[in-house]
Amino acid sequence: MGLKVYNTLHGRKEEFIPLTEGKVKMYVCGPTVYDTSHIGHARSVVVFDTIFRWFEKLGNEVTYVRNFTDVDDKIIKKSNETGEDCAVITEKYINEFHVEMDALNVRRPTIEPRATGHITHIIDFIQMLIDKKKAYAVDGGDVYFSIDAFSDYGRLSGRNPEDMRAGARIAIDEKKQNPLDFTLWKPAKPGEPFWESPWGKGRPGWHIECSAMSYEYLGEGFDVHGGGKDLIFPHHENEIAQSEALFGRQFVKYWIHNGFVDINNEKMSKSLGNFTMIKEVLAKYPAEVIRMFLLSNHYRSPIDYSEDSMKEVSLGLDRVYAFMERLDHTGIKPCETFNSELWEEFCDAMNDDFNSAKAIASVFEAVKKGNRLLDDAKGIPDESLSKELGLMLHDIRSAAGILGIFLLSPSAYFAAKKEKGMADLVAASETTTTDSSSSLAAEIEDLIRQRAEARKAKNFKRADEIRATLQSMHIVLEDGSGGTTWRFE
RNA sequence: GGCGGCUUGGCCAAGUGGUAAGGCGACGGCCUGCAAAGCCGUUAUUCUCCAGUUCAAAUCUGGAAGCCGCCUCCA
Repeated sequence: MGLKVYNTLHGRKEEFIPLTEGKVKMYVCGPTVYDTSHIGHARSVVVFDTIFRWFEKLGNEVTYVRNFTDVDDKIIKKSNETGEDCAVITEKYINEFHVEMDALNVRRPTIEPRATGHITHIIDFIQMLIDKKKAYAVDGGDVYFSIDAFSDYGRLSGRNPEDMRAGARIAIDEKKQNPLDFTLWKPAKPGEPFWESPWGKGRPGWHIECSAMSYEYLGEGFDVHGGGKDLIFPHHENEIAQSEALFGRQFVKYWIHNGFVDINNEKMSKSLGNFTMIKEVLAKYPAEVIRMFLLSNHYRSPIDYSEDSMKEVSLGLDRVYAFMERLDHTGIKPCETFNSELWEEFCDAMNDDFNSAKAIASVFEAVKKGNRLLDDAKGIPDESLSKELGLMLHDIRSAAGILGIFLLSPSAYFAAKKEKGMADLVAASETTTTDSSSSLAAEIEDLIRQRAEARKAKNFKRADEIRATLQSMHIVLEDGSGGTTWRFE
């Protein structure tokens, strides 16, 4: 089965056929770098990162462009407030963005162009639009795109320019020929950053950078353009207008838009004060849990961030790693002879409009099946079972490469969890004696030793007391054939 | 006002015509000194409601109710 993609342009799933076989060109709108990124940015980036990986896995050579908007009114506002130069501000938030995305195991796009690095291209683009009578400059140095010169305006967002003109929310601007005309170039006020242009000192409008930069790196038309749902109108609608008005051909074949992240079932908003930043979330949960959470719903559906949902994802992650650890202890090695049922299901899910939620479910199904097989074999698999489990492990690893989760060795995963639990425990103990992690670990090990002795002496009362003591420290004991192990719950 | 979306078990959530994935939780069982983990079974004769199309609908059509998003910067 081939890949199917939901195309916002037509409102339905379509078979994915790139313009050039074996090559996929995609452009995704990146952040405006005037502030710290929030969990919603993370979703968009993680979703498209996964899509990028899947295109590659299907054998395509992918050119992935994700821009930084580094010239914008909000940046200027921030600069005026802080006294910092715009370039200092944008550099700071670009670095921050990279650090956070690296933590979320997001691969860098092929190219990450910045608007300020492409002013010449932008000016050329605008000039071509003016030459084609698709845009006009007015006194004062503004340049506008003329909606009336592009008959298809409104197609992507399903809007009718007539209706919108009637809407009360469009500000009337006397300089515009049509109130819906949008800015391509705006003149600089004193103190604002500017570039020289045929229309005087000024800076580009928001939409034009994406048309100009995508043209620069991907050409007049390309395969995929993505971004958050909120960008459909006006941003992407305007990009289409600019690019198609100029080149007279289809700009983008497939438009892909991701849904929002809600916080406790509410939209993130300034008035609610619930903007949840990536760095806050990273401080609270392992990056892998966050990434898995972001992929646990279909990318077009809203997803709700809450303590409960994060906890649930975390437990699910434990389950997968516990299985891999079990395979490890049984001496199973990944083996790669042919693909298993898991891999087929995983591919079907990903091919169905990048259904990562379903893809993750296929991993859980394999885990259950694998556990059952191991139980049936009393933990001692014969050769054919070892092979089957090895295959399963191999396919979980393959899925991990796409999803960007389940990539750690189980021992590293559980070691990190222990370390975190230990740190929390030390931080929580308000005793005057400064408990360090190492002395705490020794204490735990000692209690476990005492319990082992008690059990040997059939003193189960004492053994259970020790278990209860550790339980109160959120430590769970597991008595296995090879002795007692412990973990944080 | 215009445009779009959503409503699936206690909770989260897949599922666009063929008879309800998966996770978390709960309960019962196996295992265990007792647990934990794992496994097995039970937890939706039914998918907000009403009507229609069809041999067949959670899935298509029409209507109702509730919720949400975009139309202004926003992932």
